[in-house]
Amino acid sequence: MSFASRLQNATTDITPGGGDYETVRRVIEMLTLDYRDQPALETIAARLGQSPTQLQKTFTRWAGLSPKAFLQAVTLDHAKRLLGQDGLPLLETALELGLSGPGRLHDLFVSHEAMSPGEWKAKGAGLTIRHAFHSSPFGEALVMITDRGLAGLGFCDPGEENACYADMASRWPLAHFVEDRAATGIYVKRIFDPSNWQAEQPLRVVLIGSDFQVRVWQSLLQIPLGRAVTYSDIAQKIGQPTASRAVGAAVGRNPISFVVPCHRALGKSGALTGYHWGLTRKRAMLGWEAGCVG
DNA sequence: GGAATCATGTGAT
DNA sequence: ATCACATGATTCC
Repeated sequence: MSFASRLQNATTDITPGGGDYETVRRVIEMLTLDYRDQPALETIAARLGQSPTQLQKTFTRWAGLSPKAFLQAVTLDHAKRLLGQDGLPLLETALELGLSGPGRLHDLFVSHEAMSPGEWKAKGAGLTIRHAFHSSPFGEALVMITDRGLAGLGFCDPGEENACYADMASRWPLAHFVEDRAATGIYVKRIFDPSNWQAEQPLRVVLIGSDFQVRVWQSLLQIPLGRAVTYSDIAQKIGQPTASRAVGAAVGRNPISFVVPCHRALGKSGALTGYHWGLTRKRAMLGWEAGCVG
């Protein structure tokens, strides 16, 4: 199966109520809980009240990945491999690949611009932000856009929408918020539907944050698919080698999850260390991407 | 392998 | 000023 058709399949559950991610989420949680005694596929399926065949089908639809391959993709070993082939060059290989040209997420090219420092300090005053929730391969996705491009993308599980919205909206407290499902829907199609990739201009993204944060987010955009970097790598890259912890904080404040691939930032040990929208979702994104590079 | 401890930069209060 | 962090290295078990 080709990359594109895999993702085509992966996005069939974008339709409302499509619940593949719910299954994936529960599998990851089981694995994380019982990581000591690696549960067999049969055990996991049984606990979900499903047959291994059903589980197989779900994973193939979701990421073009067998459950077994997915299980492997969420281990510490795999994470270490993402950081650098056998620990050789990480900063150089991973970041250099992305250094030229615009950032990209999979095959979707992303052009980014930063708001001026003044606009950031204004906390969104005078800015109109249109927003809505949509189903996505990683749960419910809250999309926020300005007339200059995508400004926010957050995720949550069904039922948590209010908290998710409050979280996102508080980042630009003085902005004017308008629900606009049609407008955000266009972006959702662009982001999660590969058939809309590279057809038009790059996806426009607008980074609203402090100078330091924007520099961190821009370096995230340079991490290629199937690679990962450490927080200290990014610190090096932006010329502040001792600021790895500050980098972590800035990564955590990334307002455009997934499109700005903050899930590709890991701890030096390969540990996932954290994710604003839940470690389970970070694992899911990395596992899903493993299916893309196969 | 952890757990405790320290140095560390940024952003919010 | 002070505090909370999606860190990392070191030093103990």
